Amino acid sequence: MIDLRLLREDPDRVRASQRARGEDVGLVDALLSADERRRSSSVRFDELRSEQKQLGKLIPKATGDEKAELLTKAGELSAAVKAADAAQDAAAEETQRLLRQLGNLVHSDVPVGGEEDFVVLETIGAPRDFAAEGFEPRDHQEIGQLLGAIDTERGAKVSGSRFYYLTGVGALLELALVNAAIAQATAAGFIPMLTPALVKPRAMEGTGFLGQAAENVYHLEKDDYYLVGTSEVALAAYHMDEIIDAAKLPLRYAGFSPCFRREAGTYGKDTRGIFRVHQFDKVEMFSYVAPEDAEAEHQRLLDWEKQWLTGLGLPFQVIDVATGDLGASASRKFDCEAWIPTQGKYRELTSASNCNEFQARRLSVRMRDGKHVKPLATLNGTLCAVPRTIVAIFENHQQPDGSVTVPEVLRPYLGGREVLEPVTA
RNA sequence: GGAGGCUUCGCCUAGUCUGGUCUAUGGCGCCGCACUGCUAAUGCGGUUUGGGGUAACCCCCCAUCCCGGGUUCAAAUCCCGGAGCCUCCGCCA
Repeated sequence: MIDLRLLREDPDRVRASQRARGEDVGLVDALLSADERRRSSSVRFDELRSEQKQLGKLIPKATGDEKAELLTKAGELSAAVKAADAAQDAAAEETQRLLRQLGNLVHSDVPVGGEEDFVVLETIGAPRDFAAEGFEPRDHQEIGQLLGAIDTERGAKVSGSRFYYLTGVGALLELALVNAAIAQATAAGFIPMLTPALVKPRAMEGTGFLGQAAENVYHLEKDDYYLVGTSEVALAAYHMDEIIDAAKLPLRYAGFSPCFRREAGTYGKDTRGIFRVHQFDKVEMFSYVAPEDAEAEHQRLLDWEKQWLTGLGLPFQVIDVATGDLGASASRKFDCEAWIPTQGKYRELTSASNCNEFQARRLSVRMRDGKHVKPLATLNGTLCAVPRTIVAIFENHQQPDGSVTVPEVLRPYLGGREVLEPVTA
């Protein structure tokens, strides 16, 4: 959530941010009035409670009529205190409820608009010219079948649409990707983490996924658990309710976990292959930094993503995601989109978000900076979302015979294999 | 799944039986000051977090003894519910 103080001092800035996101501006006014009610009811409670405490000191010393009188008075006061307490609680709860509905403040450089209004910041590498090479590229689904790497048919039989099996070299390729990604992250100073895939409501809510994104989250009703859509959730909540010494920052984690997404409202979209699936594995980078270091860290996360994609030999572009497509937590988001030859366009492979103090406030993660305790900033960035990376590798590194050249960085993790060959059916 | 124990201001800990003087004890750690011509040692002071008052510091008020209810004029303390941790038993990869 955002800083209440900032809301009080500069409500127009918050309104502008809401407008840019295409969200309800009325929320800001409701919030201001709830906050005022919270403040005044809290002042009243404090006064009454103070009076009650004074009285409580006199009672044990008093005797006889004097005591009876004091007890009567205390009884009346007690009722008033209870009422004031209830009013205070109600106002505080209302303020919290409204505050949690508010998205993060949008960074001023973010392009305003919807999904299509992103700005391309950079293009790295160039798409292969398959025509010049004299063959028509196969899509990843077809290559996956030729290599015996992907089985979507049986995935659907067993679990339904958007499920798949990675088989043979497909399975090995995932393990290679994960190992290579973890190795890169570890070399960069990230602490490797295997994280829970089921989390409690507070973790999911605090990370900001139960707002507009809620329809894409799986929920286990019987136990009130949520399935994470990314290990970001578990990594953000890892330090929930803690105060971290400034000297320990930046704190960087590389999480690996399965990710579950309902993909509601995407019927008919990316239905072929494994580009958009309900379950996949992902290596995610997550940073806790001082707020003033957040923008620099955002750039660093992006650089590590670029290093990763470059190492895999994939042509890609970096975009500055527009306001309407940010998600509640991010103030700014950079996506790396890899070129997918058979689609003739760039598609999202990684995403780096600067949430500054938004998640930290909701999860109560703070830093101790000298005498002061304040919220810190959290950032997250994909290193390797496995299925999409496999899609990009298959399509970009395919040969006329359906074989796939293994990027050099992955070879050590694939027993030195340089090419994935079609299996004879 | 069954039985028992535990949870106090960074860590450890006193206090809970017998409600008010708990504005929570002591140790460790940490910070500051003093002192010995260095380090060490010693002494003194400080050290939970959140909200509010203040332009701000000092300071003051309120809340906070795992969480939520209840009893009471008054709850760390009594009662009920919940969570987490530990031990033992059962089951199990």
